Amino acid sequence: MASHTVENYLKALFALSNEAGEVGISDLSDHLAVSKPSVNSMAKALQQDGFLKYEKYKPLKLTAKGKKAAALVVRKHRLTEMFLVEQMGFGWDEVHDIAEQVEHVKAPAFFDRMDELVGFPTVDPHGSPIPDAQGNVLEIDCVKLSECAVGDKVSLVGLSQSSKSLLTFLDSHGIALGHTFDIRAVEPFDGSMTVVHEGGTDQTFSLKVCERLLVNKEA
Amino acid sequence: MASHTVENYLKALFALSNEAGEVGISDLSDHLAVSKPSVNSMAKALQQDGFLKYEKYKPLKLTAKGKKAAALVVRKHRLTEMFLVEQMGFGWDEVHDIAEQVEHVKAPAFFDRMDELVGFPTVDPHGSPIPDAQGNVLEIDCVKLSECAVGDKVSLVGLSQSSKSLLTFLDSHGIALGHTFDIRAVEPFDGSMTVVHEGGTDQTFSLKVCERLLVNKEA
DNA sequence: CTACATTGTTAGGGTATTCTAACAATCAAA
DNA sequence: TTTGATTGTTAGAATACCCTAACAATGTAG
Repeated sequence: MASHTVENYLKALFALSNEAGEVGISDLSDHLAVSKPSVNSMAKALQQDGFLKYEKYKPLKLTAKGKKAAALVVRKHRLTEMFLVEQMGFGWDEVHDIAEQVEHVKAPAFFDRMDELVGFPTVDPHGSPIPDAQGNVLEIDCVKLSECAVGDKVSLVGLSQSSKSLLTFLDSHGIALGHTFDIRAVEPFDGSMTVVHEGGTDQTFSLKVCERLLVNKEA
Repeated sequence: MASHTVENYLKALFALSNEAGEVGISDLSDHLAVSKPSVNSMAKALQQDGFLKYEKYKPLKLTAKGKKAAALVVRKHRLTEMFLVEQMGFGWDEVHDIAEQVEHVKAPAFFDRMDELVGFPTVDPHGSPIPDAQGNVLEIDCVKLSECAVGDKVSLVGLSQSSKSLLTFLDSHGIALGHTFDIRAVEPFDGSMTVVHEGGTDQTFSLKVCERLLVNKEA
């Protein structure tokens, strides 16, 4: 099994991969708060183990093996988050840090039981998809709220780069996954949006917020 | 916080301490499956951190700080075992290995919530006491079954050195914590005991088994 | 197309943890 | 009380990480 450290590298690689599946060393270095030389040497080690392809001065790219291993770490993380919320009563803004620790537990039965107890969920409490036991990730059909237009009726299905502060913001505005929004106006100057939340109150979101909200356009 | 490795050393020190609170380097070495020189150098490091007293050629002895830190690791372990059994439906013979991993999670809220969800237990599924949040350990009043005499009526309150094979043995004989035994006979030759289990069937236990069963003599 | 900023690499070193081989101290038994 | 077994120690080295300083490649903006 991969070490704690390797699991973290894989998870970061997975999260930072662009459409081409490529990740720059500096991106990884920033994301993991580790120096670039450290990332560089770890990259070579991960290549030795067949987790990624490394060529001098080229971006890193996970292999099929690497992608699967990474997805399984993400699976443990998201299953844990789901379990923490559903079975242990934590708030969706509290679970990330705990799951960050628990995800490194090496006991498949532990995660299988969590999965069972929360009813084999397909998304975590933040709307991110939970990879299956084979490491396959289900793509979710959604767009950023910022890409929608006036008149669209949408429902919140997930968050991109959910952070504690974003979650706290949403909580304080009474917003949760599944809620619906009617887009009332888009401010051309700063991209902020005014929407009707759940058919009730009007709310205005900055562009920054709109870029983090993943929504589903309703028919 | 102490590293994964340090936590394991502390836990072992705690478990192996004799009445005088002393532990030999070789004992630790065997218990942790680590060479004696490794234990030796770790002992010096632990002393630096104030977890134990080390003097050349003398047995190791946990300091008050060391005892507390160790007890808190044991607390996490036993709380986890309890949670795995009570909330997640694992058998008492399955939980040790999982708890061995989970105990290293650094998230106090996680263990506090477990504690709450299982109703602030004082003993784990094997009858071992759970240290409190301050690291205090409650002594349990019990004796080994092997120290009891014919005619005694006792109830099972715990196990000493519970191993997977012992737990499987007990399960296969339908024995659980709290069950009562009337001691019918003690074989002088090999120390094996014949008892009446829960007022029903007769069962015979080898001395080896009797030394692992901790019981409470009933009035 | 040169020059600067960004990005990536090498070299060299540090800590935590482990090991084996060889030796020293202690203890118990004859 | 010598001896042999057990127990503990030192020295020296390996691995898995991490770091800083210095340098090289790449790419973009004038």
